[in-house]
Amino acid sequence: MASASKTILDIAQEAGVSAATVSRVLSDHPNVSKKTHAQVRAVIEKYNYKPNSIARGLLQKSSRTMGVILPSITHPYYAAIFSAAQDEANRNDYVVQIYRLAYNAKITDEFVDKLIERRLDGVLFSGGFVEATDPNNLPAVLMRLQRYMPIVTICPPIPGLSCINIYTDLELGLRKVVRHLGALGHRRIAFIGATDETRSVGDRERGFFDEMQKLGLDAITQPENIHTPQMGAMAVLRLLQRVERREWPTALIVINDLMALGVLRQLHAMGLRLPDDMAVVGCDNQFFSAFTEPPLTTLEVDTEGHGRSAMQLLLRTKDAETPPFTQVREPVLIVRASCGADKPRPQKQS
Amino acid sequence: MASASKTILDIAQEAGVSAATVSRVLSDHPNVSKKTHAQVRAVIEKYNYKPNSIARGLLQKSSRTMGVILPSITHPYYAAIFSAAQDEANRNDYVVQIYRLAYNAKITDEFVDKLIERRLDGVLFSGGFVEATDPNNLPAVLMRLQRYMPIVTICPPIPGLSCINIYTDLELGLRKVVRHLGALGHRRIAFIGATDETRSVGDRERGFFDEMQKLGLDAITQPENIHTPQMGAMAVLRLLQRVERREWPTALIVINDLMALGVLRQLHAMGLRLPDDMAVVGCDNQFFSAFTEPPLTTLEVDTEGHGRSAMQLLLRTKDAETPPFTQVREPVLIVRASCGADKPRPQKQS
DNA sequence: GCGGGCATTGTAAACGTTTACAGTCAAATT
DNA sequence: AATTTGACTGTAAACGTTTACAATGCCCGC
Repeated sequence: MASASKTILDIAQEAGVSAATVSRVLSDHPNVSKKTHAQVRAVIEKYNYKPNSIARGLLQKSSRTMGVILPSITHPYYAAIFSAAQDEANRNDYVVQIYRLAYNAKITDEFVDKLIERRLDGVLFSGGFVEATDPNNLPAVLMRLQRYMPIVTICPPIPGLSCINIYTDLELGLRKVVRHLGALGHRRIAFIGATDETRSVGDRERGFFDEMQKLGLDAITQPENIHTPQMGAMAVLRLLQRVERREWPTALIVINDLMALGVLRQLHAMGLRLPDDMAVVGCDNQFFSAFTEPPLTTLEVDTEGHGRSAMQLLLRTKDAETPPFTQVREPVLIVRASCGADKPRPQKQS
Repeated sequence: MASASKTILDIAQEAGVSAATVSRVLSDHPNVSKKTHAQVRAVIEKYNYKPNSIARGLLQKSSRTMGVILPSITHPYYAAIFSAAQDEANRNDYVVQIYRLAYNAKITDEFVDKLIERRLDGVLFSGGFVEATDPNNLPAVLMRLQRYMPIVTICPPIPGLSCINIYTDLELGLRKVVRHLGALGHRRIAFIGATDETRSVGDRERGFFDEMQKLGLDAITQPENIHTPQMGAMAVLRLLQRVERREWPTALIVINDLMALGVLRQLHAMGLRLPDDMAVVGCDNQFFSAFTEPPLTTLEVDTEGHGRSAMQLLLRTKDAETPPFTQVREPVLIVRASCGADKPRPQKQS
């Protein structure tokens, strides 16, 4: 099957020149005569010769490959980041490898060893991490990795790790949501969050509680530990079973749209009318969020933008050492029908 | 930043042995004395030396890397395939690179050139392709690629390309759906399909029309050319505007769940009650399909299974030349509420 | 004491490129 | 006519490993 490829020497021989000349033809080096160029090109075309990028990488100390570490590529949030990052990399003739850091899996030294062995040109990290006390010690592991290659992160700054990072301020985002719901007249609002004590979860909780307190509203929470629609359904069921009916919240904020999907389903199953009996707001604005029933009000996070910018910056570190910095973006509240502010306007049929 | 890594020679020197001995220690070669082993290991640990996999790859003519060609990683269908394939590869110490063949983009010779240059150990292909007349000539391009590395495909057999392939028979799937809807009493059924003349679309159309004819039912179609929820919404709107109200279908089959998402939304927006006014069936059983309103009846395609098996087979070609074969799987009809066969049973609140 | 066998280690070639440097040759300059 | 120039091309080292083969030294049986 895999026919032994021609090497640059084979080509050189057949064209009656040295390997160096073939190499020069390949890279369009100026110092090669028209005649030789044509002659060598002909042989290259004849055998459809492609230089071995592994050999080239060895010499140039670059694999033209970037690594991307994230918890899951099937999660639409990370898929969007990855996809944009990949496009940007490909545009620059780089290739991207995913390293999956399974949710809650320990990031071990062996894990980063793999990246180091592969001699990647850089790494983009996105995912949750636990402050300070992190038993997996993500910061330490990434710090070690950084001694070998540049890192750009798409998440709040990781303490101790000095690198470029880009993220969206979801503490601010949650404040926006709370203010919006408060303005709509909701007094009792629940937050369906997560049990993991990651920074990104903590940010959202803080935004929620702070702003609730500021507005003098009644906060309830129901954390769950896995971010799936199933868990969203479970969480809201637990919440509404736990709380007396007359003390039910009138609005739910769900930590991400994936869980919100399950929340909506469960509320429907319980026979509640949305958004009148219960308003729901999500977070992330996934591709499906405009198509839920009712369409989901949510916070938009520009995942594609994050992925693209992060990869651009990572590629740039190749040429010039860029000093570390943090870029914070502001989430936008996308108002749809599920919060009750925007009555759905059915498209008329003719 | 990237500190120059130690080489095997540095280690050898410090341990007072030759590079060959270090190499033997690394690969746990039997012929090395306990004493030397310990001594060399110590130096390796001391500097946390990791062999350069690029240099190794050059010699062993293997990058321990597999390529995966697919249209889009943000599409949950392909994300699931990819994720499973990746897990399987990682388990075998392989790494995976995605090559995105943008939807409807021409697969060009330059595209496969990139794969060849990278000297991948194999390629897994999944995506649509157009029979015979394909202007992009996917078959020809893949045939060329196959001269350089083994290929496994997750799609119906590509004419002219002799390789291992795994797919789910959606012609059979559509027959199942039609029979199911027929049994529920539907006489007039519409198929919301796709305009692209790919084999996988064609299969579904054939299954639909054949079975409709066999049952003597009334077939309507509305093809659209991009597989998004937006297009699903658009398609159903066009369909219902085009057809006289009294000739409306009572059931819709949508070519995939992504489009079905938009279909459901549009039907709700038009004020129809589902499934009573209109039954809906999708295809693919995506992660969100159990959480739509009403939950979506659909055909299950074991994407994870496809991805895992395909990668296993690809890895195996390394050891032993496996003769080409085709493995066809049978889709399972998942009956949920959207087709009206299974009345939703709301979970009771206490 | 000597050859054979064995365990261990070293030597050197090989993998397929790129590139600094040196060389060649013809044309241009003096 | 000798020298300089410049365009072009070849030589060889280098990148960091692995591995076939050779070499060493030791123990054993004779």
